[in-house]
Amino acid sequence: MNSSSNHANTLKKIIDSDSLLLSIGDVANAIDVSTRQLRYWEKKGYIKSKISKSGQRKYTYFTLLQAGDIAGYINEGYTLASAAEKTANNARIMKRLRQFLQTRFDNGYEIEGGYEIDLGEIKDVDAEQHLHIDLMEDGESFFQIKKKDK
DNA sequence: GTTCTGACA
DNA sequence: TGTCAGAA
Repeated sequence: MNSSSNHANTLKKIIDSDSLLLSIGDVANAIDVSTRQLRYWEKKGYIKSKISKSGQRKYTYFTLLQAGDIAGYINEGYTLASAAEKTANNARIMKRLRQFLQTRFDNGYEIEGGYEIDLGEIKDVDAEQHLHIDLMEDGESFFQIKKKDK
């Protein structure tokens, strides 16, 4: 494995939330809900968990975010059922966005003052012309259309 | 010490 | 939902 692909793998891991497993206590503490609620939400099918060898629940960072999302809606006055429904819809978008990030981050490289990612071909446009996004250190970001070769 | 399931004020 | 029990 060369240093380039290793770099890409590191970036993937950073945005891969499935590699971090948290205990029910960690999640409850982080989003300020009871372990009782977490187990109940899971029984209702609103969140998921993996069961360890010792029979204990393990949550991904993604699930922590989902549970926090549900808790947030509940605090805004929504019922558990509607809060879970809203969260499920948000999750579909986030899953898709994460999938996008994981695949596109392969084509990233450093540039002066930031990082640039080749987002690939643009539908109905010359295949040589790729869309790029530049993420600058100062927080700015912008798109560019230019030849695929860096 | 933490988590699990089931049950009950 | 909180909390307690009894076990892992």
